Amino acid sequence: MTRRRIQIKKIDNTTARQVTFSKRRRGLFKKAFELSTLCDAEIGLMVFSATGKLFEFASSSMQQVIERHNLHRDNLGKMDQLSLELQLENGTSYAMLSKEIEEKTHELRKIRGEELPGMDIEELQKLEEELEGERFQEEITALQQKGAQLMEENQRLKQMENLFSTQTHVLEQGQSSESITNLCSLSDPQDNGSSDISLKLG
Amino acid sequence: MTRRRIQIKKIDNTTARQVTFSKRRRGLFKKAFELSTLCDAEIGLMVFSATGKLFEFASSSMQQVIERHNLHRDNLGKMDQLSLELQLENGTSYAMLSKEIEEKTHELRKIRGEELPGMDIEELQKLEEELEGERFQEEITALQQKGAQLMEENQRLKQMENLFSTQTHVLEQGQSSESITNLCSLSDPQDNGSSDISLKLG
DNA sequence: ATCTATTTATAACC
DNA sequence: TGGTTATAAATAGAT
Repeated sequence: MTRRRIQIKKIDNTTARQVTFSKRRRGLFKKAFELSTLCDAEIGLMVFSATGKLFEFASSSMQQVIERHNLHRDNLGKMDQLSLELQLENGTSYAMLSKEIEEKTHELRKIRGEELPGMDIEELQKLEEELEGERFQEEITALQQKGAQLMEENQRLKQMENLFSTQTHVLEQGQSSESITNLCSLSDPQDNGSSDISLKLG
Repeated sequence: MTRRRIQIKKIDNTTARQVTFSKRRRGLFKKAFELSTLCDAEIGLMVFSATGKLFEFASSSMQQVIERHNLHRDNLGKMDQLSLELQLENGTSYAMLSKEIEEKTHELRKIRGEELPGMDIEELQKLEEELEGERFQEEITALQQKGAQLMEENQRLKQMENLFSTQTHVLEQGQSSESITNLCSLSDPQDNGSSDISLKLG
């Protein structure tokens, strides 16, 4: 699409194919992110490379998107079976039917063992045991520590965002991401994710 | 991106948003198709419009892609990156405690339908009810919610890193950013709760 | 990994 | 929706 237009068919040369995969994958994920953001759409994108590596993006979480997809599929299937009745009957709300269908679908999947085998009950029992126990204070302390760690990581990640957005600018002038990244001994404390650039590099 | 560059944030005007959705959706699907064809990648793409309509593309079949994704998920018995850090950095006892909390947080998220929506919600709620009356429960719940929020945000942030990082092989699978993160020393972990992120894309 | 000549994608209008 | 056009982005080929 640039130096020369290419045919959309499998690229024979392995190296070229991998390079193209990397480049286009990044583009695709960026586009997916932009669409979900701009248009408030829920998006799930799964990409398996030819070598089997998984790359994924989800505007919410992949499990959530998959579940929603399954619901759609199941509901449509039911609709096919009952379409006339459903469409003509106002008595039963669609919402209630959907709920019912969802429940039954769920039961079915359980029976067919399509969900993580045995996980649910096992984990439930485990949860129960844990919750029945004591040590609440211990938990609170631990949770506070956990929260602090998470906040710390959040902080780090936010700063990474600033870094990346800054990189984009700087990179256009020819620096490598590595050299810039390594300069990241920051001190800029104020997190304002909304400002364009909050780190001065170079 | 054309007559004028736009910010990547939700488009306010409903009409404009729908127009953009249609146009960009086409572009996204085209790119997905091209990537799967050119590079022999297996791709699944699910898009729910703001109005709930489903659009999907799969190089094979969506069910197949989802199953492959689930396999990946199960095989990689992955622990949260943060817990891993804690285990490595701290003493065993704290590490174990962290692991326990990790699991509970995990369960809690399930309860809220954030991970496996529709799963035994009633049973879990019942469990929760049993705990009522415990004086610390309230505090624990609050902390867990806070933790869940932070983890969600973390996930979001990591995902964005994936979009921009050139070190995808390190960052993929949400394993997070150790190589990059470690290059950054951070500052005050104040978190106002909701981060207002505005990224410069492209 | 970077550069850049081209092809694509697309925002603003109709 | 479905075109047109001026620009912004993506990217194939080369380095």
